Amino acid sequence: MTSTEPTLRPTRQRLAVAAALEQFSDFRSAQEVHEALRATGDNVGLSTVYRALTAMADAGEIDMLRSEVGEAVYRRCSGSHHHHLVCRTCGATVEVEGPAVEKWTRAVAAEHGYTEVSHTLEIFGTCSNC
Amino acid sequence: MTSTEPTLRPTRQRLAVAAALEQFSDFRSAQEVHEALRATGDNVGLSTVYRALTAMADAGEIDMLRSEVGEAVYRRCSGSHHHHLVCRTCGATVEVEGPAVEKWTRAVAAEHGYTEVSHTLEIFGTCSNC
DNA sequence: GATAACTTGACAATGATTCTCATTATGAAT
DNA sequence: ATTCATAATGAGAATCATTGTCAAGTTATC
Repeated sequence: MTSTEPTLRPTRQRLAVAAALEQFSDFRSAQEVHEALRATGDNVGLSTVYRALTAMADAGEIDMLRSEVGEAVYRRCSGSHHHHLVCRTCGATVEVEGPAVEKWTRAVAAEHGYTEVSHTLEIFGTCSNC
Repeated sequence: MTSTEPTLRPTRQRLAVAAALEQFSDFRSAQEVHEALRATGDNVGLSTVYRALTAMADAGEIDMLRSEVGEAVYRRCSGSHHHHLVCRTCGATVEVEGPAVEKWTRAVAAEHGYTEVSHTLEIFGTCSNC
């Protein structure tokens, strides 16, 4: 089957959302991105920000994770698969890779007969500045 | 400082919530637990179910994690620290332990100067029955 | 059994996220 | 360039999980 997904168009709004994320180094919620855009005069509807972010996350262009309170937060992505070490206080984020962990999750899943495996792994802590 | 938390009382409602969780082997949301209680005639207010679940989770008596869509789901707990391998389709859950992972997260955090470390790690997949 | 503190529950209030749908913009093909 | 089919937008309504409110009910203690 060829892709059933509609083609994404690089509209002013989507470019603005992408540009906004470039300015941040830590995770931001859709609401925060929307607010940041309004502040710079780039008016983009809230619904559109939500749509742009989820689309970009689905396409693997940005990272998405859930904060400890369950809100979806996004961040520009470095490309390869990795996890995050996030400061609980100031939000400072460090990208970390763990080949061993990847291997382990795959092994554990296989051992129990699970397929199509995905996983979430986030580390929260207090950074040295806080 | 001694505990500032008020003492928890084993009320009918809290016992009912605990008993309900005992009957399930997989993760359930507060709404689902509430519905299950209503079905058996145990009438417990929705707010109370929420309060009981969060209190039990805070006390470490049950596990809480966020489903892929961000809802809080709970499950009776086996005691020691562990993670979960959850079937995306039927919810079947396997508890898994990974000393290596625990060690790794601690090491990574320390390496970057992060303290008071906690982490979330959940594995999602499709079990052999689905 | 009087009392102070903890609980409960019905319902309102939040707040993030999604949906609706009329209008507009985009890309490809004339 | 003009047309056309389709994707995208935005304002606001609609969802839905979760939390807050507060008066009335319980519980442990003295």
